[in-house]
Amino acid sequence: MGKQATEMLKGILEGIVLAILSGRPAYGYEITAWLRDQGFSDIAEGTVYALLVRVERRGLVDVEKVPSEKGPPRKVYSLNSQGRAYLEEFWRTWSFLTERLEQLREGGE
Amino acid sequence: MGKQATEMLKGILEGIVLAILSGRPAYGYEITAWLRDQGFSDIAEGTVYALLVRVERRGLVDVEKVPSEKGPPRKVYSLNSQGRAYLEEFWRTWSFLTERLEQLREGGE
DNA sequence: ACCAGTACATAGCAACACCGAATACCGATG
DNA sequence: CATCGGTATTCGGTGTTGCTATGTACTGGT
Repeated sequence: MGKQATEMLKGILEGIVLAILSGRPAYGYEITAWLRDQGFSDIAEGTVYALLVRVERRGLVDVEKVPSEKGPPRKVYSLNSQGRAYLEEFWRTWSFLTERLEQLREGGE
Repeated sequence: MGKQATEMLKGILEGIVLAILSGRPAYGYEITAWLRDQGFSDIAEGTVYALLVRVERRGLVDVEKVPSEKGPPRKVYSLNSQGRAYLEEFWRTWSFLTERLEQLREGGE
């Protein structure tokens, strides 16, 4: 992805991670790997962890520490009801943006 | 729009403004008014001006000072070739994001 | 003993949108 | 003529975010 992506990801990456968690609980390392797999090639490791700390502090997710056979214990995050409400709000804003941009793209060129 | 919008706009607002300028030259006050009209209700006045200064400094736009009958002179911005290339890159990143998020939205709920 | 893979944390940095205030120019109203 | 509202731009300070770089810790294989 281009260099612009860094700024464009702000706020959106959070929505992406919450959307992932809305499907199933997951832990940081797993999420990072999934993102890279989906083409978010240069998402930094630390970025996801910092994001998870933030959403936890805001009470959008519940956390459970689960031992792993292959390394240190995992912190498994799951979306709670407050997080679900927040995610819906995210989708509303996202829809608004896609509509405006779609219009601009059609009219623009 | 919700409070999340502030963060989600980062990087995207720039694309929006450049997309506007790709259609026709415009000046700050005009762009701000247009944005409010389109539902970006709480875009701060200063935000657009600061953005325009940035894109000018990066050489994405050309500027012309035009006298106004109703106030101080306007700074009319128009997208140059470098800005056009940058805008295309923006659309590519945007497309990538919309695809990923569309998938997530379908799968998620 | 060493190294790679798994898993998490964090301090410092740059960029961006927001807030608030200031400046400047004009026409109309009192 | 003084003032107010609409037009138009600028700027310093703030908070949030993602990136970089580094450090820690646990496991299994060589």
